[in-house]
Amino acid sequence: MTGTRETGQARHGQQTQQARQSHEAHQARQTWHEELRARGYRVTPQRQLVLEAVTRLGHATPEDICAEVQETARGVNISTVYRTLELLEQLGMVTHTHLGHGAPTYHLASEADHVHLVCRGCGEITEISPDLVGPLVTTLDKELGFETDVQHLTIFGRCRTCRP
Amino acid sequence: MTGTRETGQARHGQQTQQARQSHEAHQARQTWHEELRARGYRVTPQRQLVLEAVTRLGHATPEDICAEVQETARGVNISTVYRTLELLEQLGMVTHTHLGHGAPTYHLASEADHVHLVCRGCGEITEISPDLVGPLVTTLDKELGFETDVQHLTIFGRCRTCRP
DNA sequence: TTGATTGCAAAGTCTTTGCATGTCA
DNA sequence: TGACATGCAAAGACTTTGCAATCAA
Repeated sequence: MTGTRETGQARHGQQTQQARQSHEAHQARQTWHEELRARGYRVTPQRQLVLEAVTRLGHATPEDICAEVQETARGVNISTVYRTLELLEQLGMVTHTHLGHGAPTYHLASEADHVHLVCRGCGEITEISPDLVGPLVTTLDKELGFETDVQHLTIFGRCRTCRP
Repeated sequence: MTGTRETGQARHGQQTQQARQSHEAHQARQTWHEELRARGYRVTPQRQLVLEAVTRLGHATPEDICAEVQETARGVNISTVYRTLELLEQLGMVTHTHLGHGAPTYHLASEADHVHLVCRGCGEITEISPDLVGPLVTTLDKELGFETDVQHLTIFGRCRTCRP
């Protein structure tokens, strides 16, 4: 998903990087606006704010997102945040994982290409390359015909500093 | 933990299997009763009922356990179930994992030596040998110094039947 | 205009907590 | 007996839902 956004712009060699990036951002916005409309949904300021917050925050709970949005502009109701996240997830724009006990955290699907490591000691969250679990995925596939949802995979344990 | 329970009884060759099993069960009970007392906790009927329910049910949510206990005998309050599970987990007798979205499921620590595979399609839960994730555990350890909590690992995805 | 969306408040789930009463050791 | 446990009910966290008002298209 990210890939699509990056390529195709390479020819604008003359533009400053900044201008190009802003242009790309514009393009990206256009894309999902149309995506929404195409499916009969509407583009609303709330939806934009939520998506921006998810983009900015990285790993964020609905609560976090709500708080972030409050600061940036007029607030968005928590229930709207939930509804929007559900919609965005359904559209494949964001995904969620369960990192602590209860609160799910959301992040952009386009940046979700990683596995989460959660330390039981300090609570630190590390993102690792999906390549590290590649062999496991292959094994599960061959042995059991099981297709692993790598994006949603979270591994609990203890980091170097916290392990006994 | 299970190991201790099994060995040491082998000499009673004369007993019927049934008698031996009952004896072993008795021993096991003794063991954790003492374990509790040694740490200053008390052995109560509620705690026994909860532990028995976990043993019988395998993967069970606090709610499941509560329901199971209601049937078997006089009920145990849901809050006692929560408190007991917390205690038993602290003692290392049970562990929990997050299989669906929210509800944690508990099972005996002595039987927890497996990894959970959860199918997004049919919801089926498969237990696989921890050996399958052995390489991954080794990799995480060597590359990042991360000690994986295998017992708590749950892998989401799609089983052979449900995959596209 | 008009149907999708939002905000608000109420209700729902799951879990924890305070406290008086009960009970194991 | 006395400290630990339980039951009960209330409170808390997190999420969903109903509905009237609002707003994008």
